[in-house]
Amino acid sequence: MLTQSTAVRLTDPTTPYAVTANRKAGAFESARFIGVAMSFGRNAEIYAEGETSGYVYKVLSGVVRVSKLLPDGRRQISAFHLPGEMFGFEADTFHHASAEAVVPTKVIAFKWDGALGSTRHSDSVMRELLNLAVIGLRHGQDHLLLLGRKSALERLAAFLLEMIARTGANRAIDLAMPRHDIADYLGLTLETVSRMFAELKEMGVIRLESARRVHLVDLSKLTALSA
Amino acid sequence: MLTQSTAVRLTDPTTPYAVTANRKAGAFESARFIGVAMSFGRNAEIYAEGETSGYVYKVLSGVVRVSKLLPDGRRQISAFHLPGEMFGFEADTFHHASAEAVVPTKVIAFKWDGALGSTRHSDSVMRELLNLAVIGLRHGQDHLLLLGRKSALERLAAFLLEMIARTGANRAIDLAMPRHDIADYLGLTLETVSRMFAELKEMGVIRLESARRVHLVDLSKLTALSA
DNA sequence: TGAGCATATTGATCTACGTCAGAGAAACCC
DNA sequence: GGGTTTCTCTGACGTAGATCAATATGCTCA
Repeated sequence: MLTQSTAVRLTDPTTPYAVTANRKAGAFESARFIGVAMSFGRNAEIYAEGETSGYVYKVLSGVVRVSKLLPDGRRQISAFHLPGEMFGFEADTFHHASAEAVVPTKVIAFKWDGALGSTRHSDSVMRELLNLAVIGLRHGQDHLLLLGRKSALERLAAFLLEMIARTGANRAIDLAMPRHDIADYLGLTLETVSRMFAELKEMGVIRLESARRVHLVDLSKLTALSA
Repeated sequence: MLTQSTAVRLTDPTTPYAVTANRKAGAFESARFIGVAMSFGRNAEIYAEGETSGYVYKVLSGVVRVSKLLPDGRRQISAFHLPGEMFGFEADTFHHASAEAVVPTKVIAFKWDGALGSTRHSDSVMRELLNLAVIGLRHGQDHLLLLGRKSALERLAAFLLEMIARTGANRAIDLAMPRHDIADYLGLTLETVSRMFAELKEMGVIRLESARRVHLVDLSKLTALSA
């Protein structure tokens, strides 16, 4: 069950923020596409399912989880977003998933009302958004394969590999999220996730400095286990 | 296991095809975005994972399945595409999934080399592609929730509802795909799919005129079962 | 009309993962 | 800095769906 604790929006998108730092792509430098900085505390809600949309977001620091809930509380996290990544694209006027800060997080919100909305954007912004959306599609397909067809051990191995790949680290990862979030990302329970960590440890593939700090001892074995 | 039988490309994209009929959206009328008609037999491969990409496709008739394989043959179908829908978007130069015709199928192939590629497109084409990509993202998130968190019965109920919604039919569906494909879409085995059909039948929610022809007798009960 | 193959159903059994329960181990906090 | 809360681990047991196996149904092409 979810304890959607302290869902406080710390900053409202009122202060215009000249976008200059912490970004990878160039298209958002466009004067027409100015963002607004916002900060969120741990577990704070960035937007909720069903809420009116109108922005896309870029992570400056922290980690964001995007998830969907079933009426009885079952949750599926579709993605974790790390600094530099964008999220919050919607085709129509409201959000079909919710987004929360996993840890204290800063984002920039860019005004955007969908591809078919009234807001006009430069060609380069459109191209970049399209590119990001298509990359998101690919990630989705990969994750569908994981959820539909992989074993618990394969899922955790794939998760750890995804995390080192995306953080750019090469041997050690600091997981921002608790076991529960990992479980809801991998379609498992937190108990199974914990057991799979134990199993990888026993096999000598990883070493746990603490629950959150993981050393990947044998990357090639981990890769073999991930599929 | 998959028997990728008779994967013959029936028509190569050589004959220019003036795009005029069978389409929903308007942006592709642009003179700059001319497509090429292609036909594929049952189970014929449209493109394979790893193959060089360079086109996006629109279904004219038939049904297309997009899937990914694990080295040992486990398969996950990420989507079925019906007439009017587009598929084949890639961010880079090669396909990350494969696409096959479920039944004899006609598509139009449009030259496209990704958002960041060299081919230039009109603003309206870009907007439409972006819109379609974002709709694809949403479908992906919904399907992740299904695969990660729903029971077998809930998955089949959701599948049948998705099919009537998308075909536009209101009570009866003609399923183009065999149980095996449904299973690989829903992350189940064909036996489980068959058992869930039997269960829905027993519950009086559906009636099977034949294995492929399904009457949805009680839509509201089916909806309640789907989550 | 019937042989042959692909597809679908149904049954018996097995197992990976979930559920339930309890006991550490950190992190938080007046 | 001790108590509370949150997170993590581990064990015992249960179950949904997989696997294995056999039969049934239907489609294709002579």
